[in-house]
Amino acid sequence: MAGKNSATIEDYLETLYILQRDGVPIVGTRLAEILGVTPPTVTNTLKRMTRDNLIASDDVRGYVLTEQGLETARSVMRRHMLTEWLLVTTLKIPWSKTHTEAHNLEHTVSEMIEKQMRTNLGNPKVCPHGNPMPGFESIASGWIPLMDISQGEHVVIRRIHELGENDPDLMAFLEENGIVPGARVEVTEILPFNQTLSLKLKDGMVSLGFASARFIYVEKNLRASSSDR
Amino acid sequence: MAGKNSATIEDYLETLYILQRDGVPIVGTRLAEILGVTPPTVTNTLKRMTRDNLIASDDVRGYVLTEQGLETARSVMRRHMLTEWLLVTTLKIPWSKTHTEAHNLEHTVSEMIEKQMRTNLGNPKVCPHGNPMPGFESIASGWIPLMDISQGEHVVIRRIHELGENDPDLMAFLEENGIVPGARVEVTEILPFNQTLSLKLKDGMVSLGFASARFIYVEKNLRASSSDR
DNA sequence: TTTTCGCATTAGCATATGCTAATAACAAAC
DNA sequence: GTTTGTTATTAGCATATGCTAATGCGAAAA
Repeated sequence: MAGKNSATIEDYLETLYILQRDGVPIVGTRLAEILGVTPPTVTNTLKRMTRDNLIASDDVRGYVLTEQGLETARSVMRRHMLTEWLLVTTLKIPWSKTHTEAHNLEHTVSEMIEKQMRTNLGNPKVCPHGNPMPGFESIASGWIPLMDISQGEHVVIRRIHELGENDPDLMAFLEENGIVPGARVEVTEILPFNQTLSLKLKDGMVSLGFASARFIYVEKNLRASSSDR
Repeated sequence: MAGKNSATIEDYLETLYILQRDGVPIVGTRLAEILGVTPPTVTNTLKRMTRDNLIASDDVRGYVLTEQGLETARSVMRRHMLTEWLLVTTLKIPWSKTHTEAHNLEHTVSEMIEKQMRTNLGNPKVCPHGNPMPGFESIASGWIPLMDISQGEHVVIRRIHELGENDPDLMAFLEENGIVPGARVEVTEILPFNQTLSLKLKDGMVSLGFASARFIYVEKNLRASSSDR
């Protein structure tokens, strides 16, 4: 059923899935930026995807994934996230690099491999960066944007949003500084004029630009425990 | 160094590498058959590969891999074989299916992943089907074509040649019947008129067509042990 | 109202992969 | 020596992916 799409199409489906899931309107120019292509290319590709019944143009909501597109997108997301776990767990690839590597590999992961990964990796509900697998979105419902936390609050890092994972420098920076799911941090300072906030971690302080912080979600109420995978 | 070749080109390199390694003359039509494309497509692609310095047309020997082509081909072979081990060991993918799956995945395995696979899988010298990794060809030098074994001899299966791995039906048949590296068999009967030979395994008899047998290599002298991986 | 900005789309092109049909080239068989 | 069979190559086409340049277009700003 979800089988013969090119890597390009699967990349589009992934992005569309994330935007649609988050309720972000799907604007061609935005897609072009995220996917690293020019707007005419996006127009072109979206046209093919419409022809192939992966998306539909809704006059009100703009582009929408069709049932088929949604199903395939979910499949790609699962394969991506499971591959990330395989890389981080079995092959000890650094956490900050798994996204990029998995992004390349995901397109050639068969259903058989997906199934074996799932069972061998313990049915994870989130990816190594805390993003929920399709069908487990509710796990993230209690997590709050770090940007919404007030000075002085103690929180646990839960998630680096998919759109942040695309930046290898950001990911390396976060890993280096221990800003990874499960880390306990205190927001010690917020400087709006400076567009930064300061985090106190067990190993020291980090100044985080809003540009980075906006991808991070945290858990506030430490008593309400949430399974990590 | 070995970085930006398409999956198509890597497939060609793999095949060329195997043929060249085995001293088989490189004939376009043959490539077309193995790669599942038409001869004009082969002409076309080989032209691009020549342009890109991966192969050279030697008037005497026909096509030859250049230094660069050889290096890339070796890299693809390593990634392919390591991926097979990962699939069979970590993900428990059936032995007969790992070739096909790895063939899809190999093209997006980075050097980092290759390195991690190698160390985490114990530096294998052969693939799960017994084919030597580039640089370890000598391990296979004592292995003899099953076709050269006489009736009544007892041998150990060591290798299913790469060109046989392309046939999923053959591989499934071999796995089902326990004709895998390490298996001890006796050649009980050879019927040239019938183009078959019979093998006695610990679990029973198998009639193997010459078409299948020609891909199988065995070890005769059981005293001279050889490491299995 | 006119200009400007952001976004979408068209037109025109390029490359890698493939295909079919036709032709060339050459060796082996008759 | 002509036929037959195998192989290689050309010509002509198609599709997916991308790009740049130019155009269209609606909303916001001046």
